[in-house]
Amino acid sequence: MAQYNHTAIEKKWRENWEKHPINVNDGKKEKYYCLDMFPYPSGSGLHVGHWRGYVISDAWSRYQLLKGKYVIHPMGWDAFGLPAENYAIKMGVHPAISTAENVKNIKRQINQIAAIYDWDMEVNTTDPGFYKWTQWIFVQMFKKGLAYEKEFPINWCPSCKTGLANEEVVNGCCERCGTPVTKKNLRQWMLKITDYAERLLNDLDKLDWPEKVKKMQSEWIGKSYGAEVDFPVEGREEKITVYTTRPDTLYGATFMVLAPEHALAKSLATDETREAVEKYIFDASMKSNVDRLQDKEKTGVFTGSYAVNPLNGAKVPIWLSDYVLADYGAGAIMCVPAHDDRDFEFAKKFDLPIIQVIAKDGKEIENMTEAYTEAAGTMINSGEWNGMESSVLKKEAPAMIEARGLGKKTVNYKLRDWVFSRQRYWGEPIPIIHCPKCGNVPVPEDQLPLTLPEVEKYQPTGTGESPLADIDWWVNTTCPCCGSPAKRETNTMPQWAGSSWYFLRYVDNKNDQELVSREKADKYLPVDMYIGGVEHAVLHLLYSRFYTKFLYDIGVIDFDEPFTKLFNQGMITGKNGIKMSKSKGNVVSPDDLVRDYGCDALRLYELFVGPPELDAEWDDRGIEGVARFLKRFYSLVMDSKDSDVKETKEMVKLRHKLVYDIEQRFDQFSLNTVVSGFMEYNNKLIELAKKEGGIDKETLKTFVILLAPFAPHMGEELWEALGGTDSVFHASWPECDREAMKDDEVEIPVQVNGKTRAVVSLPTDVSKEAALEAGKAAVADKMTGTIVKEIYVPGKIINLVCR
RNA sequence: GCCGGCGUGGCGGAACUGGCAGACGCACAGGACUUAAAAUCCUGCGGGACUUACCUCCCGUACCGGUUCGAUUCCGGUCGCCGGCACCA
Repeated sequence: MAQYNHTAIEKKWRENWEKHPINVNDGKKEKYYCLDMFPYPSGSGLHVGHWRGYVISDAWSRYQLLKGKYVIHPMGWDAFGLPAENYAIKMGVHPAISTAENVKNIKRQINQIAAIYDWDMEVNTTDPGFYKWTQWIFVQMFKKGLAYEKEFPINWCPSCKTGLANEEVVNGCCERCGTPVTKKNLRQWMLKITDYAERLLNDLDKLDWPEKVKKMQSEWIGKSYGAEVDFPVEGREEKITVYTTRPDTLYGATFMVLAPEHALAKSLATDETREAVEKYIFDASMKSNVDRLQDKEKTGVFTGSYAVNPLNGAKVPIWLSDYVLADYGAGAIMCVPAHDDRDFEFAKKFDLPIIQVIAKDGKEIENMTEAYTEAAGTMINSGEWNGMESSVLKKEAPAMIEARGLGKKTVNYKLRDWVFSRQRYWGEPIPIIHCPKCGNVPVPEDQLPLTLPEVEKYQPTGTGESPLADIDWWVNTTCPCCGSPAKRETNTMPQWAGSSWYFLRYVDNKNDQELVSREKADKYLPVDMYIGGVEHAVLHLLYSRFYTKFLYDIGVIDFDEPFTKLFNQGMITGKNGIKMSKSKGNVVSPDDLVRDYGCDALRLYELFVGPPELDAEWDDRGIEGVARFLKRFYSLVMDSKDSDVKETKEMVKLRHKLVYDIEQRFDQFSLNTVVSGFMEYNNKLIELAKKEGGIDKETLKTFVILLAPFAPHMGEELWEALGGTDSVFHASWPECDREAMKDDEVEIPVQVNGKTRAVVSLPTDVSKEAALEAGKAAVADKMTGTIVKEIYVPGKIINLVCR
């Protein structure tokens, strides 16, 4: 029996691949760009969960390689940003140093996977040669008016001591550290992603992405159709504009609510209400996001003023309440308690009138206990609209209102502009100079990169200023326009800045003239397959789409979606589905497993552990199974290779079935069943080998090629043993002959009244009559009564219905 | 609260467009080899009933109901778990 020594074999082939790279661009092959979401170089290294994504993408890449493509499969480092900086602070070292160390360590670990990463393409977001272009993009956005300054209360993480984008706030808490987010009034750099809302929404249609992610993005963008309606304020010149998606219910508007931050809020107070109104506005301003979310009970205050319903002239009281958001729509709403849950609750609490304007089940409801929120039913109590169908009116009302000069048809988005500056050290400096005469002036492009200065103290200040603000020599500069003394912008960019475009840079990572040459971009981009966790569904993936569209608009690239296909792999967890983390002490390191079982075994197990898109609980013991399979397959090939067994009909059939099954499962990305398929066929071949004294070479070679993307060292070793002179990855993917895999006979279950009573073996091309005949004979003694119906599905089933 | 996904042996999971439920593997049990152990190989492994036996029957894919010759698969309802959004008017 041949002994499988994984250590020696894996070492041998790694060295061989160093000398003879297997993924070579000859300029003729079709390209395939298979990308992993690049990691941030964490200090704790890789665990088996990180491996999974990389193994999935590598198996897929190698499959493409065997299909004759030139595979772009690069790797790099998302090394700027909070995680890297927080780690450095914890360890008391400069982030540049810890980042470099961590990159080195993780690279060593990644190399254990034996993926076909092309390290010549490596990028690192903290490399000045890289972030020169991150800054360059910002300057282009500034020139187009897409990057602008604004002071307003933004989300602030008191623990990370920096402002955050909306996308980084999860349930009112910081996405990174979980600390409840507060509001802080700060001058900010913003990116006008809202200009792209419509395209970001529409183009989702052309993406081959998981529906879940598309839906999350579409809901994040949050497009809605409705109308802005102007309500005149009684006794004043001003009008208050509200946004509503239900203009059909306008006759039912019995009061209005403004956000406490609304520009008119204070001035609407009367002498009697002033004290209460000001107190309410003040209290609201002190509430954090979390408070505001948790206070389910509605609060509010009457301003003392009234507005006029523009449609029927009714006098409606104006209230303030924090359930109305200042930064969405008009920051003010008309309230129709009969047809909106929140308005209903508010009206009940403050005893405001409720007027039903849509008949529910054809009736007006007596003693309403809850709002009727569906736009279905006939309009009532609605003047000239009475008798119309609500669902129709809902669509037509905006235009009708606009025609009468009472407002206008409008579309709204939940998406907000992107808060882009961070009050932290470890990021790309924003390349802007504040000149007292010229205003904001971008750093001239020939002076990029604007390098991040070395500092002693890089800890966040918490004051709303970046640590860079303390460095006088760096802050004080001259205006590139007029030469006057000027000051540099001291905020830095968020972690997402580099990751929003890094995938473009891999294919031209040494170009110091352009972000990417148009020629290479046209040839190698966009990304065909993008693999990573689902946690970036509305962060990185939305930002990247925005950047790509912008770069398309300014002519840098000729495509406007970065990732044609997206695959989200599931997470590997510890026991009981608990996320692996150092603090929980449940981290499984791949290092020992590689040492004991080999890289190939761990690769196979990572895939075998469950469907790639689902989370899986790690259980070390399971790796024994795949290790046994590798040993058995190794022995089968080694024992058979010199036996000179001629192929039998059975072997040929099995071979073609093998190719068919594996390929089909591979194409469906059902990688766990590909592995079980290997085991299944290996078992079959072992049985057959016992009978025939071995297996023919052609079948073994076919199996080896199919296995190679999963277990590349084993693939090479056995390919060589079977007489291959070149790498197995230069062999071509086997073809399946459907005719050759056909059986002469099929086993067909025979059911009586839907219950299987016998199985008959029939020729594949048997006639219906003959099949039924055989079926009846097989179950003759089990039938009671007479046959009333006979069902025959060729190749599948015979069912005889008796009564 | 709203939206989406999922509920299959002791465990991870399989079952392509409705067609023999439990592939493949783990764990476990028994056996062979061995002085012994490990490794390896063989056998069994959803539950129940029956039986002097390896045959047969019944139940079984969260629960209730429906469609169908036939349902893990389709439809309606209930329960449970997970994920997303969360006062967006």
